[in-house]
Amino acid sequence: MALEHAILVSLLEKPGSGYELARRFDRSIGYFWTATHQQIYRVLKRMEGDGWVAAREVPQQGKPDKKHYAVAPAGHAVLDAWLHEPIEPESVRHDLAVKIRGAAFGDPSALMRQVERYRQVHSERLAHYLAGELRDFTGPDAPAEPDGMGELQHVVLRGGIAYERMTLAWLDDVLATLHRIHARTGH
Amino acid sequence: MALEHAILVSLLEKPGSGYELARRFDRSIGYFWTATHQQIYRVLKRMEGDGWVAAREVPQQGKPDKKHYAVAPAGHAVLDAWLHEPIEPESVRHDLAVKIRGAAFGDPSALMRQVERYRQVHSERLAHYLAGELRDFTGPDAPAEPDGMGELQHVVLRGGIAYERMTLAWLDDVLATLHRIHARTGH
DNA sequence: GGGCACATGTAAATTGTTACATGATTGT
DNA sequence: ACAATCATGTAACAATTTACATGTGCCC
Repeated sequence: MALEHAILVSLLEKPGSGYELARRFDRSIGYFWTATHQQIYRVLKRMEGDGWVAAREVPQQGKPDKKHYAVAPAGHAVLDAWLHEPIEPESVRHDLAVKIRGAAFGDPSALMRQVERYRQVHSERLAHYLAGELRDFTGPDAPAEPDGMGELQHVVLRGGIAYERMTLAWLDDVLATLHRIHARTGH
Repeated sequence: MALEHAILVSLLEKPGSGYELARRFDRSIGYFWTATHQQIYRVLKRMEGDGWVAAREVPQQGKPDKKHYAVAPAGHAVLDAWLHEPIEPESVRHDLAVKIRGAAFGDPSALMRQVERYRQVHSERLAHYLAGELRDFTGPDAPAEPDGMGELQHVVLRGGIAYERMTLAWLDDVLATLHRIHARTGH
């Protein structure tokens, strides 16, 4: 019960169509909340029915019409109420941790190859975050709007950066451990 | 499609009943893979039907009978095949990040209180992990079994510890940011 | 007697994933 | 011509969550 909230936040930051939202869930918001376009369209329709968002049909040349969504007062109220609720412990599904513990009963070297690939992905993600930080949050155009939107986006991004750095260090630890076990059992 | 694998790993580490598995998913395994007893019973039944695990009815005095599950050869093969598959990028649902970005459009001080509570939870979780590490992975009973089960459990635990430490530092950053915004807009 | 731990389930509702479907424009 | 991007959806299925359901033994 929170895709609704992610959509509300994204639309408050910048109104747009379902398609545009789906694009954002591939990037910025998507780094901490995944959703497919099918989900987004379905939920958006319900939110429109409940009066949380209002749609405006925008005819376009050369492209299909799009429905431009903006948050309605009722949606704003829902978001505000949600901010007062306790933060739920996130439900974790950490594939890799399961695999690592499973490696004791299988082939550790097979896992090592996968971990190396995975490390690469996180390394690229860190570079991507750092580039985004440089682009959006440094230099003379320091936001400092009264509402703090830019500062809050920045602190979330710093969280992503910290997460990736921690992950990379841990993956090195994992690789060293797998290597040690492999060396002992491998011959 | 991986609760099956988490159950296989847990049963390989130590066979047991559905109930016992459900307990473990509240603690050790549960820190990186959540599942309720309803899910576990359902999946376990399917896995038994597919010959991945074998059940043995254990009559007990004073307690209802329980079905003691152990991994069958077919299940072992499934796990092994899974270890060779690429590691899927975990699908993130990070409630807090959404809330933080939402705070720009609501009441930052309301969020501050929730973040402080949340920080407390993670602080306790870190203490819990560190206690577990001290209990299970230090001292003279250093595991060093040939299969590396203990070492792999340890490296996963170290990941949890690193995650909690990173999270606590980030939450301090978040609180400082919220405080700064509140001071500017609050009067 | 009340509450907790053990032990296993069913049913309903909600969410999330995967596959299919359509149709226009822009670039190669 | 063909692929990619824009733009919106339906349908079927799988997974997850929440609520309900039952029964024993132990401890206070």
